[in-house]
Amino acid sequence: MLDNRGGTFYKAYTRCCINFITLRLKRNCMRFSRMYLPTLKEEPAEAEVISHRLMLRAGMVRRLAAGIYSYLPMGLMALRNVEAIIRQEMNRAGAQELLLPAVQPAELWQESGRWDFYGKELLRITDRHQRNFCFGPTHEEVITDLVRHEVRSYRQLPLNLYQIQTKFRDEIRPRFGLMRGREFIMKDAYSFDVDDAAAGISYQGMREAYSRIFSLCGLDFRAVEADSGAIGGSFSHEFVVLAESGEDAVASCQACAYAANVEKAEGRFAAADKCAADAAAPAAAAVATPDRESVESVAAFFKVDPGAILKSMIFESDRGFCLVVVPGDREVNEIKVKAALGAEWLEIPAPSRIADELGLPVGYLGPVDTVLPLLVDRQVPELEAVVCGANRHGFHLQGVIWGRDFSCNKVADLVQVRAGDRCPRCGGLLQIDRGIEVGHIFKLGTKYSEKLKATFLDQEGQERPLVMGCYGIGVGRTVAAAIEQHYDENGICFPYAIAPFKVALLNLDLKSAEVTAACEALYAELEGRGIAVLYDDRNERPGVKFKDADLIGAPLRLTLGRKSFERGIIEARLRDGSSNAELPLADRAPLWSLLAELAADDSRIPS
RNA sequence: CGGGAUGUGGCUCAGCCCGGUAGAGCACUGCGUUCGGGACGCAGGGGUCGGAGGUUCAAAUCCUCUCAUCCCGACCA
Repeated sequence: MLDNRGGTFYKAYTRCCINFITLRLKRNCMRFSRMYLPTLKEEPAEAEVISHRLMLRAGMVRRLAAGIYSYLPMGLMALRNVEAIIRQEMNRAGAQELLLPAVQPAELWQESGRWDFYGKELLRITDRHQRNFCFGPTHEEVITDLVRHEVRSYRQLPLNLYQIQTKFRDEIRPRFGLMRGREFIMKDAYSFDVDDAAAGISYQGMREAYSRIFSLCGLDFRAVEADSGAIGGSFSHEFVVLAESGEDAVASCQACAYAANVEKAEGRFAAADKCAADAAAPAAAAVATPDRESVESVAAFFKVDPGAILKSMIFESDRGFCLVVVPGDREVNEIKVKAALGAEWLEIPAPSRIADELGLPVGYLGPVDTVLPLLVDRQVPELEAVVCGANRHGFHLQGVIWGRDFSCNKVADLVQVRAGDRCPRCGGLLQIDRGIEVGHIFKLGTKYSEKLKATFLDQEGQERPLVMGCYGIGVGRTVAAAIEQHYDENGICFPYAIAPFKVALLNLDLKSAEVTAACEALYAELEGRGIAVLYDDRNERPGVKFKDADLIGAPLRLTLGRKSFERGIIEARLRDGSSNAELPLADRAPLWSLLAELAADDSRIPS
């Protein structure tokens, strides 16, 4: 039979293969009547952010447990589209795809030191032999382990490996649907280089690839400087999609290119011409201020600006207790405090603990004659004759002067920037926007390669640790972010590139053989051109079809009913409402050029 | 983990205060009418009221415990 190349078996087999391939090509075309696409007319009660609501209503996802979601066909299609863009751009940038295990042995995490450090977010699992494993929240350990066994020489570098895979982080509070799930799909890439300079080139390459990826996804985003958090490392950028519902806040300069997460952002601080403490100034005096525990109420009491009050807060870290002092009109930035202390963890102890263990009254804390180590914001020494708590219940000190009444050699930038602060680069005005972090790139350095002994021999035969970088993209979050940025009161308005269906074809008159035949013909042609189309052939009233078409957000809606058929036209309406044209039924050319325009318009990459 | 709330047909919710027959709308099935922006009529199917315990002649309703989910704060793609 194997030799029967020209025979009937072979022909049948060939036809079978061709059918299979054709079916594969058509996988993104569907009849609505056959598709598992459970749309919801009513608002699901559990969802509060737009993307979550719309993804539930549009039949893209369903919740299985807190922070754990099933992707239905529509949702998966959107996800695959984002993945395709990611793959294309990662491969273009020279990265290679692989797939690492989701479940990882505890030993590796103990070796890197993160088994204890990562905390409760690490979902730990025990197998039948009582061996410890975890469900991977990230893959630095695994990739480093893989590479250390294979990479021996500088000749094998640079190397950039990535995967698209399910992660699990046991978030304290999962919320917002796919925006902060516990189980989520992430593209993570890891680069390995010979030295810091080469690692910088890898980092830059990823930065460019990320910009292309998010541009291709049709997103309005910013690449901003960021804190590197638990992953560690020296340098990092976040890619933030601007959206009202975002959990992150980004400070950006209105005059130059500076942009940073507010956790990281610095305001320029002009060291004013500070006059030395005036010895003649009256001594600080204690004033009874009963029930004045907030900065606002104290400011009102003394009839001064909140900026002339010192806000004093006790923090506890692995370095012990510490009193942090900032101007009263400022918020403390805990990330900066943590960095200034060089602490591993940081928290605000409960007022009861402060009272019991330190004997101090919250609401009346101050830096004068305190027993606690001080940490002072750099703006504090510039203030004169300020008010602060007297460390005595019901009393504040007035006329307190830096350098005379208290001082401290630990002075640092500790406050959160706010709109109107000055840019640290150019002095321009900073503005604050909310956004969703969809990508994050880190320069890791040798943190993991040293711990896991991933080394190579350089040109001089010296053994050196690999210099690493790591680069993540939340794939599901990117889909959600795209929806947050592209919707209206009727539903999703997908950017063309990630739209599960590019075209929604509505047959408004199933009973008419001619209309149906025209729709079927058009459907087949769109299919033949590889355009993802959802053909609404359901026996439903027109209103239902319009509502569903709007909800699922196909960029182009083609409508054919009896009236339009008799006039020889198809109605072509863009989902974003920007155009509503009548195309001739007899001539397809205008339709093809419209579709080509849509596709091209959306794939622009800003230089 | 702290603070707040909610669990009642598939979905959205009423009923709970003041204990006594489990309800509405949507969805689903059948028939008929309708048919360019989520139609209408008639007839149906579907619920151990999150779970356990208690009080009571009697519990969706009151009490205790428990589980789950959601919202506000500390983590992160």
